[in-house]
Amino acid sequence: MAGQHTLAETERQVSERLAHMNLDFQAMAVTSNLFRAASAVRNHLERTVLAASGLSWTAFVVLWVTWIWEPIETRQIADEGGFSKATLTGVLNTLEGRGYLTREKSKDDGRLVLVSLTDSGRKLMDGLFPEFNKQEQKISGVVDEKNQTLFADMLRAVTAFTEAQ
Amino acid sequence: MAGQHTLAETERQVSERLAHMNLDFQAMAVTSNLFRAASAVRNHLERTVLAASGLSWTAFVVLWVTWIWEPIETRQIADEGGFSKATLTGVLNTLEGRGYLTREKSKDDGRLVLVSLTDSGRKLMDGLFPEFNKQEQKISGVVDEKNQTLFADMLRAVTAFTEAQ
DNA sequence: TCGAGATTGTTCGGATGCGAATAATCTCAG
DNA sequence: CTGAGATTATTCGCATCCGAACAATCTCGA
Repeated sequence: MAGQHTLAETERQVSERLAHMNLDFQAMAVTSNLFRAASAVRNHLERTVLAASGLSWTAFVVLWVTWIWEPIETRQIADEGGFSKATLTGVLNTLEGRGYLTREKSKDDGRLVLVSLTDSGRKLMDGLFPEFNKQEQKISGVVDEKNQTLFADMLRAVTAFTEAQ
Repeated sequence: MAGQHTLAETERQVSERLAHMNLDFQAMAVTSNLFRAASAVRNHLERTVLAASGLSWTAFVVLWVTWIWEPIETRQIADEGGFSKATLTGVLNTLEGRGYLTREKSKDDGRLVLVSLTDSGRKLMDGLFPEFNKQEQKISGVVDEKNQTLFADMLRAVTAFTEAQ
């Protein structure tokens, strides 16, 4: 995954090719490193934690959100997970087929579908999440303990601002 | 996209449901906010900048990397972009079909394929990227100017560590 | 009460996205 | 020179992914 070029080489080449364009390179560095970091962490967690259970990233997120909030409306899962309703329908089909969760029509509102984990799904998350969190801990440990709160706060601010746009 | 629950509500619910598990909640906050931020920014940029040109996120990344490094080997595009060679083949087919880039066998090594932008592709990026960068600037502006370097450095550190694992 | 408009989950078509298998090409020890 | 092993892009099968269209359901003003 580590690029053929070092980060320094890449940023030099970028500023060379785009020097005439009067761009904000600081801002470019922030967002491009945001995506690199998220992608690297996601790939790493998929490989080290999720692959053994045959779970995709999205499938794991769906299970996690359901684990925390069950019973939960599907629209909220999509909202919390950050993907579309159409995507969710497919993933729910997969996970329901494997017996990790169940769908049930809401009695209060016939349009809504409520999702809950099965015992099998809960057992999966009970075993999986502590391991997942161990990896999160190792990764977050790269940032000084005293800076971790600031780091999370900056990420939260980016999210809040962007979603408000 | 803004969750039905506030961030505070979500984190309270999480700590309530998982209180008995002895987890590192600080680390959880860091990674979960990393994904939320990346996802929110990506969705926003897709909607505000890319949608008008009918480009997916990945297609844009491929064009951008090629723009910076052309002529570039396909393996390097996949590396820089953070996706698999299999994925890249499909996206290259799409972009080549639309006339934004060309593939060419390397003369030095028959296994390699070199990618370059067409005039049409270069014109597209010349028009698109300044607008893209304007949005990056607005988003990065959420973080104090003096903290932006620290922010980018922390993200770089996370990437470097994770890719080395 | 009732119907136009809003909301929700699904379906549909098309474009990613990936691991594994494959064919083409290169490398390099013997 | 040569052939076993390494490297590369593509193909294949399948699981996401999304926007748009859709049917079912709810809301709420007239």
